[in-house]
Amino acid sequence: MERSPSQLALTSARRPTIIDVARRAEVSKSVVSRVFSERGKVSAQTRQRVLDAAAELGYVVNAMARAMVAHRTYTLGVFVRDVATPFYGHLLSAMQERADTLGYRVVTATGSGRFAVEDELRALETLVMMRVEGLVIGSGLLPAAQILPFAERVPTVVAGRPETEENFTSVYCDEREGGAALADHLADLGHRYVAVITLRKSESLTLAPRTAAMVQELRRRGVEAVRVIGRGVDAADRWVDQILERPEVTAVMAPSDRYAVRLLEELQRRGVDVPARLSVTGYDGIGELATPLIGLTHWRQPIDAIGRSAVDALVALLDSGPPGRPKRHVLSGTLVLGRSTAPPCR
Amino acid sequence: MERSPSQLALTSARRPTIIDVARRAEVSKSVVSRVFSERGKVSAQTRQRVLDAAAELGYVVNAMARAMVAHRTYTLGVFVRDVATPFYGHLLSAMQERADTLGYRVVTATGSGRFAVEDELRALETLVMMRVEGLVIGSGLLPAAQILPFAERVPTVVAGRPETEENFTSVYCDEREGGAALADHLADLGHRYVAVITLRKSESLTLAPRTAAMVQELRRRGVEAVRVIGRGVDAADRWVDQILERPEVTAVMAPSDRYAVRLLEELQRRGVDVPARLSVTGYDGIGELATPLIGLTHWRQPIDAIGRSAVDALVALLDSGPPGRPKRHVLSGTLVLGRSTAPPCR
DNA sequence: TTGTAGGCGTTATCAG
DNA sequence: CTGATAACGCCTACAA
Repeated sequence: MERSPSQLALTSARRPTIIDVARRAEVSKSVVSRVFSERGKVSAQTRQRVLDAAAELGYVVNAMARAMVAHRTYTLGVFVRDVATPFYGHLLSAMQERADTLGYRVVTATGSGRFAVEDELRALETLVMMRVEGLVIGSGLLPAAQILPFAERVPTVVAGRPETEENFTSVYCDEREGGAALADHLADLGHRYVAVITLRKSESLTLAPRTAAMVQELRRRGVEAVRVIGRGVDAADRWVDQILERPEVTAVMAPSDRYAVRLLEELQRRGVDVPARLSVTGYDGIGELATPLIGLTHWRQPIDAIGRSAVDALVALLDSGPPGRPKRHVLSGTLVLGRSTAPPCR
Repeated sequence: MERSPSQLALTSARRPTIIDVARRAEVSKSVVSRVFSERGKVSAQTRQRVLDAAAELGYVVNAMARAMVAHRTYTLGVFVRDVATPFYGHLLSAMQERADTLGYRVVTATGSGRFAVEDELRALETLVMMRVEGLVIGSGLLPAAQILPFAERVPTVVAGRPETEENFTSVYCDEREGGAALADHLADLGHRYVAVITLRKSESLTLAPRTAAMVQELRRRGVEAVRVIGRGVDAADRWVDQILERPEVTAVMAPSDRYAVRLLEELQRRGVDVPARLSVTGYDGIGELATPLIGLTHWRQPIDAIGRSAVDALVALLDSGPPGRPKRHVLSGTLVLGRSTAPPCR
């Protein structure tokens, strides 16, 4: 059959197969297979002939064909909400590295930018189509109910968010510990009125419980917690409006470093002195925002450990088989003190 | 043949195939194939029966098997040096999105953390094994000579670095334009002695020409350029030592925002006032460091455009076939003025 | 040690 | 519109 030029292009002028190599090395295709899959015995001589022939032809094993018969892909599927976010970027990086040392490949899928659960589901579907052996889900958006159908089919680990659902394995940093630690820090400094930028659970499955923990601990310490509605990271001016309405407030807790920095920008713009007039806390401690240049007091999540543990947990799941019951791996973070918090002025 | 329990686990209790669905829907496997590949005609009735059967079984198309016969994977391979870096994170994000709208999947590979060309090559090899249809290479480390063998086999685009090699298609932001713009800015402000934190080409294929351009433009403008050896992003104290040795220096140009921020940290630590005593410029404008909170004067790279164009160029290459000759797509950036630069004090 | 044959899950081709 | 059947590239008994 004649191929159209475009088809030719697509297949890169017919990539050489095991058979081409076999012909050139004057052996059977089994021998070539044995050489590249590194099992079975092959004499050093033949082996070299095969290797030479393969090199001349530019032969590269076809992972797809191999996977088909081996019933294994040695591939882990990682879904993250947004690679450009430092949190997910680092998470992915840590997983890549860990998977690599365990002999697994990682393929990534993301939810195509827009804020749509539907897109995220399609991305997961793609991962399953590619026959990844396991799934790591890192998304503060996807509800547990949506994840369940996938978890039933392929071993799944949820990473980086406080998973309340008992049905799947998860790895995350305790949000209450972090929220409470920061709240305690402010209480210890003597703040009595603290604003907390709050998010709804529908907006973020990580940020909501985190801020809830802050509020709870503040109240436990007898500090008045003033809720400020978050509504996305770009509404800083509205937060500040609300905060400045209550002059008794001497500190603000942001749900993440990103939020905190937006807040700091706006406060700077309006000439509000930090920390003299207002103390500010962040959360995450990942990536460039953790620079001492900004000096933000925050809770640092052990992102590398989360990534590593997630992969380890997934591989354990793979090895243990279906019955391996869901387990929650809860990691600890660290309080990092910066220059953005101080005792209240008055 | 009996399967061992562990094998069973790995294959998730035998994922259903097209044949299982066919049996359940009481049709031939061809019909099922037609339904899921959406080609050929199938009566609405049968179609529904197939869909139902598939849903009950939890059937998902096997992309591998499909790719084998179709000779297409609709998959683009993207190699980035480090996903955790904002530059590459955003680049990847932009590519993912663009590829998605063009109907391509993206699989990512990275160089496993360590500083080793060998690792990067292995990652590229993996991509080829997976039969990606095209390659995008984003790495300031991998020399052109190493890339060539891959580019000969599969359509390749080099993204995000100034490619001097004529042999492959590339997309990048003109480093000379940016370096010159920043140098001009300082010259215009009246600086006569400017330190430039310089890197070797072996350290980074992007940063080296960038700093070279800065030096060149400074000299063209009659400004004395004082070279400071970079040696990695963590040697800030040594840069500052060198800079302060020359009190006539009133401005410092860093090869990237990251370097600039490290520099600012160290200057802050030593109590050197910016910009009163020393002006500082960065480069990139990507991610969180671009915050007005820091207010760094820098050159902003159009990272989204780079990602988008890289994918577009690659897909064009795919469609045009082998003869499509290498083309260089050079994009423009923007000068962003911050508070880190000012006229020299004296 | 090497070769032969069959099958993995899907699509494409060609009859019915 | 539907059903056989032959690939696709590789691995794996089994036979030589």
